[in-house]
Amino acid sequence: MKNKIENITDAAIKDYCEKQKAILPNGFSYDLHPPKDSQHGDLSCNIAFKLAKVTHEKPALIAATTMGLIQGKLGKDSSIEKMVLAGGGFINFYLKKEDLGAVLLEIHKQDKNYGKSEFGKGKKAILEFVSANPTGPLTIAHGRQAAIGDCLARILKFTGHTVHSEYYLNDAGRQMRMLAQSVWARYNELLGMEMPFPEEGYKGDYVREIARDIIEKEKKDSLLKEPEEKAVEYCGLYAVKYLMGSIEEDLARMRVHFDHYFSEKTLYAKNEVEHALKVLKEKGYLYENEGALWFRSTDFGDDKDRVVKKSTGEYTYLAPDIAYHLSKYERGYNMLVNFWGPDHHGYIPRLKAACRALGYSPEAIHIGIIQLTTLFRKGQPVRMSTRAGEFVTLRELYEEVGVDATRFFFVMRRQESHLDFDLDLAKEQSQENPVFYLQYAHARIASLSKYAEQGITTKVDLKLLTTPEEAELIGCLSQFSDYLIQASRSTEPYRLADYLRQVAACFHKFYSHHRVVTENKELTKARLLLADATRIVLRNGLELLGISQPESM
RNA sequence: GCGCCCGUAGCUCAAUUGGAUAGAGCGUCACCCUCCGAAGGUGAAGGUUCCGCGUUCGAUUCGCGGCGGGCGCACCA
Repeated sequence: MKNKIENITDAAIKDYCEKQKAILPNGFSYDLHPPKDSQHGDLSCNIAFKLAKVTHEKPALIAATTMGLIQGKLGKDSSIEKMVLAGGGFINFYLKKEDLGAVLLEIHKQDKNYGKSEFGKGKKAILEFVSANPTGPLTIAHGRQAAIGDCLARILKFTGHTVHSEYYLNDAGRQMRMLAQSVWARYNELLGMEMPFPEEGYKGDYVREIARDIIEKEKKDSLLKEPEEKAVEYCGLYAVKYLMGSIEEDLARMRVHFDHYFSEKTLYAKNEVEHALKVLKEKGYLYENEGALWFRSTDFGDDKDRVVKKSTGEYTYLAPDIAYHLSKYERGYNMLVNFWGPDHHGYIPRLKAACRALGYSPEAIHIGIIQLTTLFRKGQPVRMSTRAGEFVTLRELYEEVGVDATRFFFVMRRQESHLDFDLDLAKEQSQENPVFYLQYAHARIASLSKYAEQGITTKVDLKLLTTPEEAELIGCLSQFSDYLIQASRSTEPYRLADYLRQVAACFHKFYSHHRVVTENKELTKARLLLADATRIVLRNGLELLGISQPESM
């Protein structure tokens, strides 16, 4: 329905410009969507304001002219009931009821595919998120990144992108050595050997557990007989395997999917770091100064140039990162999405610079910072200390409040704003808990269908759905795809979460005002179709958020 | 000192990326099941959108200058 009207308004703009001998600037666009206030019709259009910038005519005058042009293009059986000029230049379309309701037939027909679009056609997206160093269990901060990244991956697929999600595994470098030495020290300690614990070592209980695991399941005390270098290396490999096992288990239980775990080590093994620097050098972005090798990131808006190879001959962290992003480029991905924690935000300009130097256009690079989460219990912030009985890990969180609530709470706010996570609320099975509010709506409809004791049919008289509550709900359902496109374009899944609350609210409102199953058989059929369409949108939306859709609760 | 993010109802957050009278939930107060799930719904109250200037038909949104809060500023990872 919207598309049809869009075609007509597009054509009207063309005619108008021809008349005025005006040329539209590149990137000209306008809005055509349901207005906030339903008093203003079913679809509202602001072309007059936009064209005013081009031709410098008064918006109201342009609106009058284009309305005339649109009128001329409408067929006899047009779905537009009337057009109204309002607010000094808005053109508001009022559609015929039965055409407005036609979206219900569409929803029923497309079912699991309803909401899909071609928006991302031609885009090959690679998402990088979580990417926690395997030096400890996943934290709540990682959990939020995981939930947001995974939801976005699902949404991008649904809106027509090719999507590949990747976990960048930092399994090389100093932190890994530190982990290995920490485990080695605990191993010795457990066997009663004297050994000082490394100064910056990892002190968490899990390190001792890993050491104990080695003793009990693998090596007993045999590592003591090997050269220390070998023994430490063994501890490191064992620790990574152990911790990655735990991390992968968390992600699986959180329903977070990764297509690939990309190992930093392989970059060195395949000489890809050298290769990446060579590529940059050939493009003329590298130079030497004071014995170090520098990347001229200031060419791409960074504050200062960055060292990629220290005067000692070692690489900085940036070097393998450049190699990793070159690999993304060479694998043909034309849309980059990286989610990082707030401690990395200073790193954005230099990585963006690197990506642009490698050939990415600025619009193709999306680097998002996911802000931290504070847990609240009984209104008080939960301190993230390691003391017993208090939260530290992601696992403790989802085991307490459940995966559905965890995922929903993590994505429901704009990701760059700090999140307050109310544990008591997340567990509450009531209206106040937003995830239950959504699931309740879904369950309510499922229960309703059972009660009605009749199947859903599309042979209904859509003209019967005339009340404001019905119109509002229909309008809401018709915007599913629009919101998904917005979420994709902005790489912000919270928009979907917000939209679904609107859907649920519209449905509850409709439901409490009107009986669905009545003596009037035709009306019952029409309302059942409306309810079922709502169920489909809720189901598809919850699925995209990775949240279950219960038939009963 | 420089850079980035944030500042909207008492609290937690929206506002279709510059659109019409800034909206929800919680909390407060007053209501609605003889009836499909009350795990819902209706109404009231609550605002100088941190302040100022600017850009224009129009600014919560964009620009500049302040104020307040958070974070980052390595030949660390």
